[in-house]
Amino acid sequence: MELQDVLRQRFGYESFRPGQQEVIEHIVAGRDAIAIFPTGMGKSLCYQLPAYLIEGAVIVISPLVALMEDQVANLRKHKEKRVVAINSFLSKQEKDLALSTLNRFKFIFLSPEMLMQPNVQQLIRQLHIAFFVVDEAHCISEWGFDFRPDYLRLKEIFQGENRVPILALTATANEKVVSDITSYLHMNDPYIERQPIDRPAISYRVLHVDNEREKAEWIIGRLSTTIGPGIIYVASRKRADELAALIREHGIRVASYHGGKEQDERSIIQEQFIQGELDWICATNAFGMGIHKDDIRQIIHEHLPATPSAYIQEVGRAGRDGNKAVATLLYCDRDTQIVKFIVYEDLPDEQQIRYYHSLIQTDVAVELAAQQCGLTEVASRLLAYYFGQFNEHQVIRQIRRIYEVKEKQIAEMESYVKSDSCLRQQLMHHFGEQPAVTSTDCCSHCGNLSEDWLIRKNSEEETKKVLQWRDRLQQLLG
DNA sequence: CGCACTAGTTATAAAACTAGTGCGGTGCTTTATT
Repeated sequence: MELQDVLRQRFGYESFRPGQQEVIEHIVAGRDAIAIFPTGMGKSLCYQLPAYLIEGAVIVISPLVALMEDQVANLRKHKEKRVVAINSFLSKQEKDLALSTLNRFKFIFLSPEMLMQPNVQQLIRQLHIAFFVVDEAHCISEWGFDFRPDYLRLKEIFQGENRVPILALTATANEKVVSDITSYLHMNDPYIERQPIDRPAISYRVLHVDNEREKAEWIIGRLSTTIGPGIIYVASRKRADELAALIREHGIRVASYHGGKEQDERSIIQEQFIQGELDWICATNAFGMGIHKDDIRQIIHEHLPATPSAYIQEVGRAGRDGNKAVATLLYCDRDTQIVKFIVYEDLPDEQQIRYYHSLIQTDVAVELAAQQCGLTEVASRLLAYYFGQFNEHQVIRQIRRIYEVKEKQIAEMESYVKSDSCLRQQLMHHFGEQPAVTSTDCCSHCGNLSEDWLIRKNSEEETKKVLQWRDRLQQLLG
């Protein structure tokens, strides 16, 4: 069969992984498809392979320039030279050159923002296209409404009678995300391939502490006595730097990672972690997408993630090799307030919306109006987008709706940390999935987790150091 | 919101209190002047 030939010859695989073939066949047959595969289960092949069975270019919409570059490198490795990523990495000249020779490429990578620029959109429309791919399609639902509104505008390019098929790829999508993807991409009865997201190898654990200091103590003790590699997720950039510095004092190979760092530095840190030169990464939620590392053993959360999906995605970076991994969520009562502040800060309230509207109607510049209303940069971009298509009453309703969704997600996370029932079951329930097998190492609510395998061999010596550290902390803080 | 921190206050002086302030994520884009 033709599919198998391409698989063997171009990609060097003997057989498909579960679900791949079905997705590819539907795309080749001209049907829209949504593929929900856990990371590392071969999502990319779902668009790379059919590209060679259908004439025309494949347009891949990707959320991160780093991810685009990654994919480009990956395709070049498979001896495909007709690849281009159009993004801000390119100089004006390079960009113009790429745009004027678009029909030479088989794979064209773009961000939603780039695709929505009128001149780019026009050029894409003139191309002979095989199909569209929306990579990390959960971004539509997770970023579109309140962070990157161009994700909601993608459908503008997907209109027309005989349009080519669209393939949406993601690792995590519950009912709501699937329905957002379907409607915001104008998909037509998409074929949905869903591989289970439950990873039996991961044990879940929630640990209540009284304050920030106890969290730091626990983390330091943990890192000194147990094995990595691992990721520690924290709430702020400043905290990521601070905690990394604190951990480094104990001779642990750690680096911090967040959106405030230069792109170069971020790639270096990521690479060092993947290569095993760093054992731990102390990061904000910026760290994760596009990390291909199989042997992550621990994920520690020092803060409360804002949504169950975010938590599942962050935790799902562990144990991809199928060996045991542990996810620990540290919680203290204040954490709910912190996450609420961060999430709500970028959402304008009703008063701000009305004031903003009154100002822009009197020809005040948009930037000035936003400033007058005390809007954050994100908030002002959102209002610009929503006022572009709705009246004041509708905008207020839209924003209120976003607020309600966020509120509900935080409440879900709060109930997760406060419940007594099985943690795995709660998380899977969010995705409409039943856990496959309940192992003895399921979660801290299902029984005693055996974490012996985590203990580092030379940990006795380390334990002494930790005790010394505790003494020092006592002295410092009284 | 609520904690951590700083500066100012008190008035034998020193340590202890109070009031005020700052902080808190995710990324695309851009191309003109230091």
